[in-house]
Amino acid sequence: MRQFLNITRALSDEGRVRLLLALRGGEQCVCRLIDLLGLSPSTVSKHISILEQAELIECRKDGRWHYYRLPAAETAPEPVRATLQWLDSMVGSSPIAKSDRARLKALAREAKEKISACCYRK
Amino acid sequence: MRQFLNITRALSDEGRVRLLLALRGGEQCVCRLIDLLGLSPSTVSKHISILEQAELIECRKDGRWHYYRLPAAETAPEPVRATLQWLDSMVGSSPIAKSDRARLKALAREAKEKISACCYRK
DNA sequence: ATTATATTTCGTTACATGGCGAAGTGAGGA
DNA sequence: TCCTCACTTCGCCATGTAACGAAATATAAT
Repeated sequence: MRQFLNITRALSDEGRVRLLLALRGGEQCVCRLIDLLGLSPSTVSKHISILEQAELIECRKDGRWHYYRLPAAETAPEPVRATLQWLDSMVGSSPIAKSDRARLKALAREAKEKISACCYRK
Repeated sequence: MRQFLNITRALSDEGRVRLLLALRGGEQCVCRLIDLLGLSPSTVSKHISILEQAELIECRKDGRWHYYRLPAAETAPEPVRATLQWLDSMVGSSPIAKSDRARLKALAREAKEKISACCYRK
């Protein structure tokens, strides 16, 4: 029950739901997620830590960059799998999910063009 | 998204989750649910209204008794169905779900014996 | 009619949560 | 070494939420 409530509380904020949906397309570094939500770094970091606490996302660190991703479907604990599946069925094709997906692509393009972009990787 | 957040917020309180689980066994009147959670009537009523707002439960009124139940699986909107299924898979067999089920049975027995019980129906 | 019972609504209090900016941490780069 | 950059943690404020008791509502019983 405790773990379940961790999950439902994690899912009860629009920003956090958008983060999860955004990560369906693959891992993203924090600065990209900050741009996506348009919130302050500290706020986004907090959201991320709540999702991590609920085991809905995992971190991979590479130098100063922290990449977050959904747990791999094969290795994720069953409750997490079920949750992400449910989430997708509920809001996976919602307008905001679609526009965020488009926005992420635009941000990735930008990053490739501008060397100065925060998330540019040589 | 709005509706989804109504649902996740409704599910982010242990008492409300216990109410939903309790109703799997069939409709219950409010006073029974009050006994089950051990909270004040006003508090339980608030919880119920939040679940109702999220369309996770329905009401049937009979005299002064208000009976609440899960929406029938056949007629419930698909998101609600999916949610209740997910809920059941996540915490349907948790210790508290089991003990609450037992407690409900005990309360029903009590009500049949004691004429004075709140939920006794002649 | 009056009283009793079941439930909801209202008002209040205490605590949780989301937001931000400032300061802290840790890994590169100059 | 010192600085910068990506990110996190901390401290604060505003708002939201859960709890209660008291008052309101509605229906039955007397």
